Amino acid sequence: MATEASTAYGDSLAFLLSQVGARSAELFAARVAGLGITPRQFAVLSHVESGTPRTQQQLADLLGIHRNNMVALIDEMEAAGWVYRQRGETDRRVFEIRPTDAGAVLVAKVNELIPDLDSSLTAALTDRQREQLVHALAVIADSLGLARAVHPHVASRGS
Amino acid sequence: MATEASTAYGDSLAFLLSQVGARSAELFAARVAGLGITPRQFAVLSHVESGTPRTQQQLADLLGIHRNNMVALIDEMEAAGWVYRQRGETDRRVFEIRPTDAGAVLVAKVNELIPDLDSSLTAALTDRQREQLVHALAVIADSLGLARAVHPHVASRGS
DNA sequence: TATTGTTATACTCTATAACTATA
DNA sequence: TATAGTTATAGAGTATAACAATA
Repeated sequence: MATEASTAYGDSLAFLLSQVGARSAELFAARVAGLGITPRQFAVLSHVESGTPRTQQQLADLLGIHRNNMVALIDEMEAAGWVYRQRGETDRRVFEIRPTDAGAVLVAKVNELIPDLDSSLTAALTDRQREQLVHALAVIADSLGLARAVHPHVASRGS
Repeated sequence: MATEASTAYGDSLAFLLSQVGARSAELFAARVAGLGITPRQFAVLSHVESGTPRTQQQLADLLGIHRNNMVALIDEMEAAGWVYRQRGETDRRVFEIRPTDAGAVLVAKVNELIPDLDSSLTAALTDRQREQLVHALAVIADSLGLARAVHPHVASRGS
C-alpha cells in the first residue's frame, strides 16, 4: 500500500497529471467493459457514429492507429454487430465504415455513462473548482496540440 | 490531424484527464530517455535511493509490479550500474537493493528535469491557475485512493 | 509449509514488411 | 506508380506456473 515513500517526483504536476489521468482511463475502461466494449473500440465507434462515413484509413489517421491494426479492430466490431463495411462507390478500394442501429445505441449508452464517471471523479471538488479544472485542462490540451477526441493512449505510433 | 470530430466524450473531464495525463507521461518518458532511463526504472531507482533499503519483493509491492518482472528490471539497473544487490543479513533469501553513487546522481539529474517539465506543461496558465490545478488534482488523487509516488501506468496488475 | 528470487512459457499488443486490388 | 485493405511475422511487455534456497 506504499505507507510512505518520500520521493521527490511525487510533488510534480506532470506526475500528478499522468497518475490521475491513468486511473481515470482505467475507470473509464472498467465502466464501458460492462457494455462489452474497449476504449479503443469506443473511440472508433464514436467517430463512425457521429459524422460523415469514414474509411478505415481515415479512421486510422484520425485516431493515430496504424491501418494494419485497424483491420482487426473493424473485424471485431463487425462481428459484434456494431458496424459494417461498405465498398466505396467512387473509389472501390476503400471500405466505408458505417454504424448499425446496435452500434448507435451502444454509443448512446456509453455517453450516458460519462457524466456519472465525471461526477465521481470530482465528488470531492466544489462546482467552481471543477469548472476551473476543466478549463485548465482544456488550456493545457490546446497548448500541447492535443486534438479533441484523439487520445494518446488509444493511438499507436505509426500513421 | 483530426480536423474536427464532434464526439460527445470530447467534453468529458475523464477524457481530458486521461488525454492530458497520457501526453504528460509521454513527455516525461521522452525527457528522461535522454538520460538513458525509463519511467519504470526511475520509479524503482527513486524509491531505492530515498529511504531505507528495499528488497525486490518490497519494491514490487510498493510499485505494483509483479516480483517476477522485478528480476529483469533489477538486472537491467544493475547492469547499468545504478544499483547493486546485497544479501539480507538476517534473512538470507532476500536481496536488498541499494543505489550506487551513479544511481544517486542519476536520480538527482532526473529530479532537476521535473520542474522544467512542469513549467512547460503550465506555460499557458497563470500562477494562480496552476496552484489551483495542482490542488484539484491532489484532491482527486486522494479521493481515488492513489498513493503518492505510485503510478498506475508503471504498475502491472499482480502484486 | 510459506516466502524470496528466479526461470520458462504463453499470451497480448504492436511494429514491419509484403501482398492484392484498385486507382 | 501510389493508395486502401489485408495478411504474416517478429518483437516488446506481461501473466502464469513451476523451481531452488531459505525461513
